[in-house]
Amino acid sequence: MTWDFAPDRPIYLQLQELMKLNIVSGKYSPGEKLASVRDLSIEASVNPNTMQRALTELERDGLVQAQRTSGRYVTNDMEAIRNMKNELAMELIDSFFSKMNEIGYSKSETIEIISKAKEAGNKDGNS
Amino acid sequence: MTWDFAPDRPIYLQLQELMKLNIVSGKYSPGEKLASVRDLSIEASVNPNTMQRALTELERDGLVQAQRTSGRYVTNDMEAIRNMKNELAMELIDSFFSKMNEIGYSKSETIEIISKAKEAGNKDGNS
Amino acid sequence: MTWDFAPDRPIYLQLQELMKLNIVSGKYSPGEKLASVRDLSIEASVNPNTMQRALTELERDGLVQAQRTSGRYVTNDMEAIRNMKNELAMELIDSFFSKMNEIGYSKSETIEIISKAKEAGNKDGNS
Amino acid sequence: MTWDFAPDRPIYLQLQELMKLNIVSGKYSPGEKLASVRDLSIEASVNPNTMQRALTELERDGLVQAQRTSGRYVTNDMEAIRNMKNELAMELIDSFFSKMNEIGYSKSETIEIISKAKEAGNKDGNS
DNA sequence: GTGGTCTAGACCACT
DNA sequence: GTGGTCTAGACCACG
Repeated sequence: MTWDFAPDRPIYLQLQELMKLNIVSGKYSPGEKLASVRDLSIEASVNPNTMQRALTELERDGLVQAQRTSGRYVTNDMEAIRNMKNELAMELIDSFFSKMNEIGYSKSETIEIISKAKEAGNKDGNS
Repeated sequence: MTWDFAPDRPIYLQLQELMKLNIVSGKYSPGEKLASVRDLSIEASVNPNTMQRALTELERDGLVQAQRTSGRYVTNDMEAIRNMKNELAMELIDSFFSKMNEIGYSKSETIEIISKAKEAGNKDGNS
Repeated sequence: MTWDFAPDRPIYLQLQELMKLNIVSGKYSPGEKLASVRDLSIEASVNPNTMQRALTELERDGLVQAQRTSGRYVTNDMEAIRNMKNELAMELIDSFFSKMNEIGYSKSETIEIISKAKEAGNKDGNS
Repeated sequence: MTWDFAPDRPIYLQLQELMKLNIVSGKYSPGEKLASVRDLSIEASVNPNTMQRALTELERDGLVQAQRTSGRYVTNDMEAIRNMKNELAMELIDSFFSKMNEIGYSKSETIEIISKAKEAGNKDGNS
């Protein structure tokens, strides 16, 4: 997870996405306190406003909660995190099936291929 | 399969990719005669040179063969097509596992989820 | 009915308003003896002068009466209380119609809607 | 509908609210083209960014749609407008019942009073 | 110190 | 010209 941004997509979206991944994958634990907007923005080398926008969007998603004066925290709502994780997974899966379909594999064929992937490269790291 | 191009990647690469998909997915049949570079370039609204380059690359991949005077044909080498299809599939699969890993699903978990996807939306189009 | 004040309006006005509500809604009974200015001010965490001013205004409204030496009492004049209650209600009602009008409901439409509200959430607390 | 703002609430929220009222009340017609961000911001004497934020929120509410280069338009989705209108009305109604309850009128009593308001002040303007 | 808001001014892509 | 994004820097309320 490097700290650089594609030039063709809004930075705040990429920030949002990265932090979303960190939360759903468990790198940020539920209830964990986040660094301040200012510190995070320095770390990512972006303007504080940009970082704030990303965090505001995450709040809207229910993954982060702001405590007026004491900082921001990853939500404690495990359910919300699970839901977001499922949602992200569904998007990846749909996209995957769609692309496989484009090169000529039906959904059932794709499932069959994947099922046989067990043996190969056992990089099975849990995040 | 629309006919427009992303502005941030070389068009010839995108053309090459699209035709590669058409071949491996069977939309272009083995041995089928392709339209002339000129006609193809018109159809895609690109410069003939750009189309030419895409086709040259496809020749290097062995998916297309030029018959000196009579035009270009999709290869008859079913094996080459199968290989290319497999190669593309492997790239998609690797990428898919990698992204799923980013949101916290191990390879085996991903396989399990996919296996259960059988029931949902049976858009099982055989290309 | 919480015991904290908006920082942007005079506290004595807010005190007055709160006590007015308590009287017209019946939480303070007609003829009931009020605590001393001193005690009331402590309870509300305000300066005694502020509380004094609120009570003075209530006297002018006729809702509270001072008995020279024995303290202040909620008025016995049921009529005065009823009038004040009606006046407050009329203000609320006018304001309500006005706001409904702003979002596009005429007075008669508003009445119609309200009339249908009977069924929903029967939080029908009698003061 | 004057063009000044309360100093105690974010301007962008007040802008959003005002435009929301204009849309649901029909002052802005469905499909109508809005002035540009810049012009609107000048009209309201606020920074363009502030106006843009308000409009962005309205887009999220589905009341406004941005056409990349040609400007912003009030949504054509009458259903969305109706829903927002209902939502706003429900908030007003709940708040109204709640305040009436504070001064001692139960829900049914309030409904009764309102129903009798027909005769008085016939300001029945449809916005 | 924290987050929240606002302004000012810039650059970009699109057409 | 339009909307979208980003930066820079300021002020405020809260505690």
